[in-house]
Amino acid sequence: MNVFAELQDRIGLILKGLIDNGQLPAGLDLSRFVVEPPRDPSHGDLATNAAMVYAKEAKPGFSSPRELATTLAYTLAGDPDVDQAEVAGPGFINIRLHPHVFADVLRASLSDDSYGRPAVRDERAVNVEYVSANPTGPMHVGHGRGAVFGDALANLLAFSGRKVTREYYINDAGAQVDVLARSAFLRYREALGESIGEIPEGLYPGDYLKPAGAALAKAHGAALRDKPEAEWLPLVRAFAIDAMMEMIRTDLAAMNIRHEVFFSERSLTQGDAGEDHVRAVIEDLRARGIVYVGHLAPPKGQLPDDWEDREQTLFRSTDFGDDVDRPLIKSDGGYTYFASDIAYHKSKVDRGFDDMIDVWGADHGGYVKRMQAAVKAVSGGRASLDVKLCQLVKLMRNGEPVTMSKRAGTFVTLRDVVDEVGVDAVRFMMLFRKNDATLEFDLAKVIEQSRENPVFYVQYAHARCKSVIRQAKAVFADLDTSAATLSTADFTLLTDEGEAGLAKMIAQFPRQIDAAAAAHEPHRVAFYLHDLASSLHSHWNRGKDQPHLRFVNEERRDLTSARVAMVSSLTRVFASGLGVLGVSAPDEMR
RNA sequence: GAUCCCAUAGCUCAGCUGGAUAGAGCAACUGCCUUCUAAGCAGUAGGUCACAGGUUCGAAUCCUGUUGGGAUCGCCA
Repeated sequence: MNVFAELQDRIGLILKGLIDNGQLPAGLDLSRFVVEPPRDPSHGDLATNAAMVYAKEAKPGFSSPRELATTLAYTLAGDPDVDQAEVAGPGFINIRLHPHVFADVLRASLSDDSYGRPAVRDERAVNVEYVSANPTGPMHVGHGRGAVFGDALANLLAFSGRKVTREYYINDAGAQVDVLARSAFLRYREALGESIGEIPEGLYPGDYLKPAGAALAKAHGAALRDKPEAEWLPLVRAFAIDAMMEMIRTDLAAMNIRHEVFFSERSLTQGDAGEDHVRAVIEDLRARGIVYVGHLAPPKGQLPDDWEDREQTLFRSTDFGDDVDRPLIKSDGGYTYFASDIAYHKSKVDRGFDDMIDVWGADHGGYVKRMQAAVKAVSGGRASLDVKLCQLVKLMRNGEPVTMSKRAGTFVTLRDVVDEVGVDAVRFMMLFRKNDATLEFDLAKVIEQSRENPVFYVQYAHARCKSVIRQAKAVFADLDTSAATLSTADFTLLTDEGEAGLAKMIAQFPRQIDAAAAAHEPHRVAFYLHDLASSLHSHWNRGKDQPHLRFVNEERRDLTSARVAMVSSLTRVFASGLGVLGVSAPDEMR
């Protein structure tokens, strides 16, 4: 139950009535106005700008926004849920709802777990691709941000009804996995007892490859050692990639992140029957005139040292909104990463996804236009791709940047951070920020200074609610706190302004979910929960000076029932919201 | 040279897709624990929303330009 959406619908119907009467012109876009909580709560429960939005089109029939607003307000006042509708300022309509509406909201929130989900579900499939870290080593904190963001976004979309597939693209085809193979081979020789000395420049020096080397030694003995590279490389490469992916999967699992699909880049050029999907896409696009052979102008400004004018195979991305056409085939004859990526996204389209979201690091920002161009091209303009860029994470400790160097061994992995501060703190902190703003993550503050820490603030609010329910049961031993019974409580007893405020906040949950899902911005849920927690703590403390406001009142069983019902509703909203973020909602925090 | 992102209180950040008097937290100052968890609350102070134009009944929000910071710029991924 979303009171904002319902009022939006009703106002839409009123406008439609005016159109049918000829008082408003036909063809008005009825989705342009909004219904939102007014900035100043004394103005009412809801406000709409409808009259101002349509003032211009309403001109002949209504001479001013206020005149249209007056007509709308008059009709709205007849709605059984509306207590008062008045025109204010330049043409706002401030609406006060009957208290029974908020009682309905509380009952709805208690009835089942669907509270917060939209009434009309959009059940179309959506593919969310995130993490996709190269399988060449452990994930760092930057990967973690994309991982948490993508996971929460997937949760959010699933919560609002979408059919979500979580996908990971394994970059197992480039030169970097050959480097990985050579690095693992060195560790293999080491495991056989050879002294390998310093890891040569250009190979991965990390200790994390030692287990893979040891496992290779165990599986193959010395059999690989004296073979030429061409013979052992594919085998060692596949083995090392598996080992790295296993490590990555384990680290993701430690953050409660699980993907349904792991898609191998290599499988694009080497399908099960040896088919080459990249070539197929290129040929298809060539046949349609979207791929051609031509020259590219050198980039302006700083010219690369090794620039030479060359004829190459190009994708006509400028036809689809990109700045320049993009090469598909490298000078050595291999496919560019972009070529593979076109085939990859075509695979998503072929698998039925017209709606795709990719979560990338900010360093890939320059890649967005061409990928969107490619999606348009391979889907005939049908499919859409939204790319969410996650900005950098600045890792700090007590206000000092943590220096990271793989060579010096001071590299901090994502796993290190999770182990140090816990999953909940990592996830919440990464979501308590817009994805396109850089994030300062202070390891010390996140655990030490709990006052400064929004994670605990919100979790504490949930625990407090749970505590109230425990207290109520301690006082009224036979109090039935099941949702079914609490729904029958007398909500008209909740007359205090703090209680009303909490009910209004609860009523906003579905709206916040809607907005966050539509904008692909899970951080809005985190901020909403923080606000909700603030309202709860504030009301709670009023009970100090005014004991009659405490949730549990030993002399008033009926009142306690109604308040516990509201508190129970709060626990559900906190639990649902935190669930979307993938953060736990503890019953107590001792 | 081009593209993308960012610029809001001393610091870290929100600002609900253009609405009414711009909000939190931290830091500073003043209060509140014999009472449901003080990991909390109430209050004071702090702003030319980088700058200049434009669109609009109305702009922190949209457009153009400028400045500053970050990222990227045929064959890496």
